[in-house]
Amino acid sequence: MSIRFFNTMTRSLQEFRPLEPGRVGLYTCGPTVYDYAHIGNFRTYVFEDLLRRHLRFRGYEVLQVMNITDVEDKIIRKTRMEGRPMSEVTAPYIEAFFQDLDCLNIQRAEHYPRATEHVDGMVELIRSLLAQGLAYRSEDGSIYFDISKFPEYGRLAHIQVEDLRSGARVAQDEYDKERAADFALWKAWDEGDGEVFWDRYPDLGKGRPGWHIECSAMSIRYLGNHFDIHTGGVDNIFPHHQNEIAQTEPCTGETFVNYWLHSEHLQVESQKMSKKLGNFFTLRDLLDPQANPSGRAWDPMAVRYLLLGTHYRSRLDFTFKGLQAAMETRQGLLDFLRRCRMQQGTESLDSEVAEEIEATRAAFVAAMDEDLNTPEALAALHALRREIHRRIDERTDLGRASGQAVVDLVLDLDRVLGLRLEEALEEPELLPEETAMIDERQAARKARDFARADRLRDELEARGIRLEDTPQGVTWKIDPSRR
RNA sequence: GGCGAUGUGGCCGAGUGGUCAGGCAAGGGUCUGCAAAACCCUCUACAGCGGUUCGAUUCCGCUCGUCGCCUCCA
Repeated sequence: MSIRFFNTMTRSLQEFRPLEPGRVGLYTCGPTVYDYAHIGNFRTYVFEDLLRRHLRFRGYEVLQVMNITDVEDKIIRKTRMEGRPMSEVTAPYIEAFFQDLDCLNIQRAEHYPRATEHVDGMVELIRSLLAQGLAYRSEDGSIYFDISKFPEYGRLAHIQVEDLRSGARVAQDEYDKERAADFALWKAWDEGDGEVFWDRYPDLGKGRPGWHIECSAMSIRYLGNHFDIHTGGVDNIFPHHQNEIAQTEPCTGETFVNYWLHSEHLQVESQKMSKKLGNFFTLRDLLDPQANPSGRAWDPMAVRYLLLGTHYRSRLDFTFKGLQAAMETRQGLLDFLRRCRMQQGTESLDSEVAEEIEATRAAFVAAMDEDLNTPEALAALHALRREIHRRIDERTDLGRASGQAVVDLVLDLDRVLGLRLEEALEEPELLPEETAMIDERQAARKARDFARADRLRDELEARGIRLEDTPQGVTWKIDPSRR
C-alpha cells in the first residue's frame, strides 16, 4: 500500500517516505524563458503535475517549487539582439508559459521563484564555497566549483570524473577553468553580457550567477536544506543536478534531496526534436492548424492523454497518428461517462457494479503507486468501461445510482489524470433551432418519414452534431472543432 | 572512447518465469427503419542466435538495430 518511485540516485524502485509525515517538498526544474516551451518540455511538466496530483490524491500535502530561469546565455543573447532590458525580453515568455500550463491543466506550484530575484541567496552559497576552498577564481574573475574537492561528484549521474571527455562540446580554451568539468558559479561580466550584470557584490565582482546555483539557492529558500523530491528531464541528471548536489551539500552539511525523479525525452517521428528537421512543436503549434503539418487544431487534452499513455521513464515518440488515437480514446471515455449518466432505472446501487468500481479504483491506485504507471492505470479505466458498457447492453439499463457511481469514480480518478473530464461533460448548449430540428426529426421518424428524418440528421451532422438513437431516446455528441 | 537505456502483434504501448494488458486502426457478426454508439469474434506479439529451466517474451551471454548522456538541452 505504499508508493514507490524509481530513484535516479540508487537506480532502483524505493518506497517513498517523506521527511515529515503527510507532507512532501517537491522541487521541479522549470523553464528557461527565452522562447516558447515545446511539447518535450511539457512532457516533463505534465509528469511533474501527475506526480503532484497523485501525491495529493494519496493524502499528502505538497509544497512544490518551480524555478523560472530568467537570466541565462540565450536570454542574454536575445536581450542584446533586441536591445531591450532583459525583463522585457522574458516577460512575454513567462506569460505564455503560464497560459500553456493552464491549457494542459497543469496545476500551479506553490512558488515560481525567478532566478533574478534570488541572486542574494546564490551569492551566499558562493561565498560559503569560496570560504571552504571548494571554489576558485579564474583569471578573468569568474568563479568555478572545483569538483575535485567533492569526492561524491558523479554519484547521481553514475559517472567517473576521470571518464569525462573534456572538450566534447565546448572548446576548452574558451574557459579559464582548472579542469574542464569544473562548473561556473559566478560568471565575470564581459562585453557580450551588455547591460546584464550584478555589481553589488564587491567580493565577487561585476558579473552574473551561473546556471546551476539558482536551483540550490531557491530550493533552500523555499524547501529547506533537505527535502523530499527533485525532478527534471533526464538531460538534467548530468551535469545540472549533479552540480546542484555538489555545490549545496557542503554549504548545508546535509543531504540535499532524498528522491531524484527524471522523465525521459519525447521524440518526434523517432528523431530528436529540432528546428532544423521541422519537427519542433510548441503546444501553440498543435492548437493552431496553420502551424503544424497535420493542418488541424488539436485539443490540448488529447495532447495530455497522449503524454499519459506512455510511462514517464520511457521515451515517447510523438506522432500525429498517436495524437489522433489519444484524442479518440479520451473521447471514448467521455462517451462512456455520458452513457452512464443517462441510466435511469432503479435507485439502488447494484452490488456487482459497486464491486467493479472498487476493483477499478484499487487497480488504478496500485498502478499509480508503482512509480506512476499511467498506462496501466488507464488500462484499469478501460477495463471498467468495457465491462459497464457490456452490462448496459445486456440489461438496457444499469440504474441511475449505479451509473452515477461509475461517473463519480472516473471523475474522482481524473483528479489524478487531469483530463478535464468533468468540464468536458458539461455539454455545450444546442441552439433553439437545433433542438427544434431534433424534435422535428423525431416526429418524422414516428411518422416513418425516414427520408426527411435522415435529411435533418445530415444537416445536424454538418453543424458538428451527431445524433444517436438509443432505447432511452435520442442523444447527441458535439464535435467542437466543427461548430 | 566512457557510461547507460532500449528493441512487444498494422500503429502506439504496459507487463510477467507457466490463463488476459490496454488503446487506436482493420475485417466479420449482433443490435438498429437506416445510421451512430455499444457489445461479441478475428488479426493467435514479444529483434536474432545460443544458454539456464520441467517451462522464457520475462533470467544469463553473444550478435544486430535504435537511442540518450559525457559542461549550462525537459
